[in-house]
Amino acid sequence: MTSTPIADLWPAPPGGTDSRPEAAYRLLQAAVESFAERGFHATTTRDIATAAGMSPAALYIHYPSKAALLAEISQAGHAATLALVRRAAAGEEEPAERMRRLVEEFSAWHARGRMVGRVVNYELHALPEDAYAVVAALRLDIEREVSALIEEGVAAGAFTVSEVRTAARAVTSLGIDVSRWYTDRSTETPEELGRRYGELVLRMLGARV
Amino acid sequence: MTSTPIADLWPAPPGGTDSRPEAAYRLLQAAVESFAERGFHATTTRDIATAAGMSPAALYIHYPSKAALLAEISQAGHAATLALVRRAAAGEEEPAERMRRLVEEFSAWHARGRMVGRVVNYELHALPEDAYAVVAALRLDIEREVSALIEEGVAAGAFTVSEVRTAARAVTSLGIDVSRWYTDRSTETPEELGRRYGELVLRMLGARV
DNA sequence: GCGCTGACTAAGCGCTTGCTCAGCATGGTG
DNA sequence: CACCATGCTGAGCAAGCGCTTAGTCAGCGC
Repeated sequence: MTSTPIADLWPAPPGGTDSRPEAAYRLLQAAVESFAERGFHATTTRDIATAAGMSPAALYIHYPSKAALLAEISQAGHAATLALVRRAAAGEEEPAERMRRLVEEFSAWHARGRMVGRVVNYELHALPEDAYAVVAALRLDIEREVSALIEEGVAAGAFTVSEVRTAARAVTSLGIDVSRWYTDRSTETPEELGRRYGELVLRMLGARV
Repeated sequence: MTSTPIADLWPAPPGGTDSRPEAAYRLLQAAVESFAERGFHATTTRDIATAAGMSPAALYIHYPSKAALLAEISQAGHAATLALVRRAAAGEEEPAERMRRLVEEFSAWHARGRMVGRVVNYELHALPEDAYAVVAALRLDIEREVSALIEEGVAAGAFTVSEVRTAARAVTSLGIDVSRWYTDRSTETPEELGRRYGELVLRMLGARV
């Protein structure tokens, strides 16, 4: 149940003697896996601390609360996803080619990082209000980025869609839902899945084949 | 936050003097809404009982446990969804037409019954093991039904897909995820959404336009 | 040696949880 | 009337929760 974890979201802990960030990193990792598998409310601080190899009290030296752990995971995860989407949408190629890459990477990310993906997409309701506000803004940005790319493609005559918002919903929806159903036992690699989903989405948007 | 609730999943309570099933129905309704909004583990038996207009102890006259409430909701919800899918897939029309209706109704159902949909799709991990086994079988049946219809369409030359399993995943995925994002404030009606998603899916499957 | 710091633990506090139980009002039946 | 089943409540129990507190101990500058 590992998946590729938060290694690409947080800087790797330094190999040096400094043990502070390494312990905090272990807690984050343990929290991601517990929250993803059992959900925030079914996870106890004892679960997280034990999985990180320390006593329950040690958690509070690195994070002020269980909710703060969730907030950090959710914000970093959303920020990474938005960055991925922006990178793909801002390329130099034709809109269709950029959309293909966007869907490929978005889907593969949700397969590879399904643990983070589950926390990011399905534990929103457990966020403290202020953290939720930050995250909601990031989600809006992601959707806007996808909508803008579709609109650009429609204007260029590369896509044919009747409702841009609905189409954008469908595109992000497909990717997000990957984190729900993808498992270790899936025979498709994240990259294969990305390529196939890229094809499906281009057809969905009425792109020339 | 009501959505169309479980009225189509359980027989309506008799209007007569008999209050037993009516009270159990109120509990189910309250449980669906609490589980959907806060999640199973964040919902207390006091929440459910209070929302149903009774004391916490009264819950246990109608259901043996909190988990039994979840199990009933999940099993009935899955059974209703499978029935919907079977009805659409078993028609007399061409595969493409049946697929259009399947997606239309599947998507509209997940928008209209998003509360039940959320419990059904996102609270699986909280199910007791035996109830989970039942539900997992129903989910497999749903996916098989969709796969079979795609295969039929491919054989008839109506669809063009490279990987049937991946395409089937995408079709069900789109519908399931509706229950995550659809809200009271959505401007699309469930029926509009269904029609648009039906179009998108047909294009995705390479059906003749 | 000394004093200090920072990561950590054992113990446990106050509170909430799922669930139980004795008892009460109601109403149909002899 | 007595009898009892039914649907429910008020009070509360044992267990588990997030988080705190007091204290231990290795490492380090002096």
